[in-house]
Order: sequence, then C-alpha cells, then structure tokens
Amino acid sequence: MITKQKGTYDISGDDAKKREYVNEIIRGICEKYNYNYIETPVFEASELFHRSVGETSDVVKKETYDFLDRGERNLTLRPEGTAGVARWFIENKLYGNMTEPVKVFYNEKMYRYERPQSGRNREFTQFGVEFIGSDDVMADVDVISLAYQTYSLLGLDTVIKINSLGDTESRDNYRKALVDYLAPHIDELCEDCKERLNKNPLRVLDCKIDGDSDIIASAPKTTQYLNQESLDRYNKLKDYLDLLEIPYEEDDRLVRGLDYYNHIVFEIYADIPNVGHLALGGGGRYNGLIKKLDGPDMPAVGFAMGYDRTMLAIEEAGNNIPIKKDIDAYVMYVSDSEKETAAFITQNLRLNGFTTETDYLNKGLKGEFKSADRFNAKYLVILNDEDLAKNEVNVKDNVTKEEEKVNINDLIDYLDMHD
RNA sequence: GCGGAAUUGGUGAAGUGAUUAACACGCCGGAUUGUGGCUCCGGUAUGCGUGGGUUUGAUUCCCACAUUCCGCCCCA
Repeated sequence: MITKQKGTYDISGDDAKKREYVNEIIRGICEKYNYNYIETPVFEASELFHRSVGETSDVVKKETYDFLDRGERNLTLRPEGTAGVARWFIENKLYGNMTEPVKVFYNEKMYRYERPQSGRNREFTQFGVEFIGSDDVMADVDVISLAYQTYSLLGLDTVIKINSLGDTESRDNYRKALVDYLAPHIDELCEDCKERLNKNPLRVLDCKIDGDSDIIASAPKTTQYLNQESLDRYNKLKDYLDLLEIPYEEDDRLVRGLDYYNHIVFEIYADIPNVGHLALGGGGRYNGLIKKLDGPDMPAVGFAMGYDRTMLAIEEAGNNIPIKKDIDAYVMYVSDSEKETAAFITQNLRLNGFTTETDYLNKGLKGEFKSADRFNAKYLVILNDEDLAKNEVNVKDNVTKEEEKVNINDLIDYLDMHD
C-alpha cells in the first residue's frame, strides 16, 4: 500500500468544510481591508529564498525542499510567502507606476523539511498579507489590525506581542551589545544557548530553560538600542494601537527567525486549553528585502498566519465552526419508470437551488430512507407509479413526518414556500 | 539531525507462540414482498502497518523500513 509522505495530510470531510469556512472569513476581511488575492508558484529559484530568508537561518540551511529539475535548475519549494511576493513585485516592475501601495494576500501551501510534531507539518498552509510601498506607521497598523481582527472573527482571544528591532544600525548595535553581555556568562547558560550565542544570539532570549534566569532578565533590551528615529516610530505605533483599541503587550525579547525583519515585529498568541501559550502568527516590517532582491529601496510590512495551528486553536478552544451538513431533499424511487422521473426531478431541484440527493445503488425504499437520514434531508420526495400517473409526487417533511401529494409542476413552489 | 511511544476490520478496540482473532458501533440481508428510524435474527478481518528472519508453527519473538503521536534542535 502506498502511504502518504511524512508530514503531509489529506483534508476532507468536516475538516475540509471547516477550512472552507475559515477561508471565507479570511477572504471577507481581506476584501474589507482592500488586499487583493495573489497566487505565486509553489517552487522558485533556490536563490530567492537563500537571499531573502537569510543564508544563515536554519529555515534555509536545513529545512527547505531543494531539488534539481530535469533542466538542472536549482529549485526550492517555498518555505514562506513573502519572498515570492517580493519577486513578483520586482519582476513585474510594479514600482514603476506606483500611485498607491501594493496590498496583497495569499493563503497557500508552504513546505519545510522538518520533523513533524504538534501543530507542525512538512506541508502546511499559511495565510498572509504583504503591504508594499509605505514606510508609514499607518501601514504597520493596517497589517496588525487586519491580523488581530481575523483571529477575532474566528473567535480566538489573542494577545499581540510587539517589539522593535530598529533599523539596521540599531539592530546591529543591539546584537553586538547582547553578545558582549552574554559572553562572560557563557558557563551559566544551558548547552543549547552556548550554541545559540554563536549562531543566533538573539534567540537566547527565547530559551525555555534560561529564559527566566537573572542573566537574561538583566540582559540588554532591544529598545535600549533604538536610535531616535526608530524609537519615535515604535512609540507612534503604540499610540495608534491604543487609539484603535487593539490590545498588545510589549515584549522586548521578541525577535523573529527570518533575517529580513527590521523595525516593528509582532507575534500573535492565544492561550489554548491542553496546548498552552501558542503562537498563531507573526510578522513585521522588512524594509530592506526588496532592495536585497535587486529591486528598488522599497519599504514593506507583512503578516503570516499559521493556518493549521490556528485550526487547532479553534478546535481546542471549543469554538463551533458552522458546517452545513444537511441537504434539502432526497428523491426516492423503486421502479425503472420512477427512476427516470427521479433523475428529472433531482436535476430540476438542483437547478432551482435545492441541495438534492437520490439513490445511485438501487437500494429499495428501506435503504433509501436510511440514506436520506444519513444525509439529514429536510424533505423526502417519494415517487410511485400510481401517483406519477396523476403527475403527482409525495413530499414528506422529514422532521414533522407530515406527507402531502404535490403536483410535479408545483414541486419547486411547494418547497420554496415551506423552506 | 537526535530521543521516546505507538501501528489489529469501515470505526473504537480486546487478545494469544499453534484449532473458527473477543466485544461494541457501523454496514448488508431477513422478520416487515414499496413509507424507514424501535426490536429480534443472521452475515460481515483467508487477516493483526510493510518486508525479511527465528520457529514444526508468528498477529504474538527479533531486525529493517514506513507512517502517526510526543519531546529536542529550529520555527511559528
């Protein structure tokens, strides 16, 4: 038997219906905020991700699906959505005649070669938005507001953690200060953190073991190293969030894994029973990225939501996603002549807006009743030759069990009236 | 990349080195020959993740692999 590949999954049945519902929420809110839907390719030149996400990040070093195609091209399945959008923006020279910022959203499959575990797979979905062409805090607010309202519409109570990494100068100064501070304490750190100090010092702040230690608590803060411009911008963001009544927590230890972020970064958390404090998404400003990819110096900000873990959160929080499980009508027949009429009536009901099923297995009446119940049919349309001779069918309300004979030509009107 | 646990039918599962692999749900058939849902009766794994090995004999023991779940790294 051929089994599915590690870290992939099929989505069907109720799960698929729930996703359709969530997709509609996403589509609806993006429409209100005026973000346009975009699809970019699943695979891109490997170099795109290496340059954007950062050569040193583990996402690129050991988590990408890289392969050579038959033309010997180095390709990579996208591990995140921003790089593809940036490439699209640059390749189509959208900066050439930009009278308005470019606002797009995607909701697509991403791929990372990771060991699957709770809320994490190799193939996963991210919903995200990118706002390109404004360096104003108004744009940051736009993105954070959309993110917050999306979770809110999904019935999740979230907290937004925000921080500022500052511009490149601030960020570099901070990184240096942190390493200088931690180096003398290296023996007091956990094994993992000793490693992190070399590879990715900012992540020491996130350590589960040392995170609460005095050493980390009194470590330098990102905000202490912001230059005036960066600080002003950060304060302005908080003013706007207050104004819009979007709850947030400042977290000066919040740093993000991908290299391209600067200034505002944020992550969105929810407290989920049985799971704990779960990060559902995050984002930030990435002013240098488009230039780094051979485009113009173009400011941008974005957000991405981990779709699968958001579904998990909705599930665990006990939120009910409405699923349409019932059908409007089930057409029942036995004889061949009834069957022909059944085919006709079934099509006719469908074309008039009724979700309709019928029997495809020649079950006989008893089995058809069972099927109708399985489908949760509201009405049973029961045919028999005797009534058909008079151009009539039996319509049985499957809740009240009341049954009436209805002329075939009046069937649609009859169901409309009772609907 | 590292570590731990698991894998029995459509589903939930019990179980054993050797006669027909419990039980329950579901499904199918019948009692009820074209108006069901209750009840009763009967049927429903030539098989115990896949491939090897040990053995007179393996679903049970051993090895490898696959997938799932949990944790680490990493990320979100």
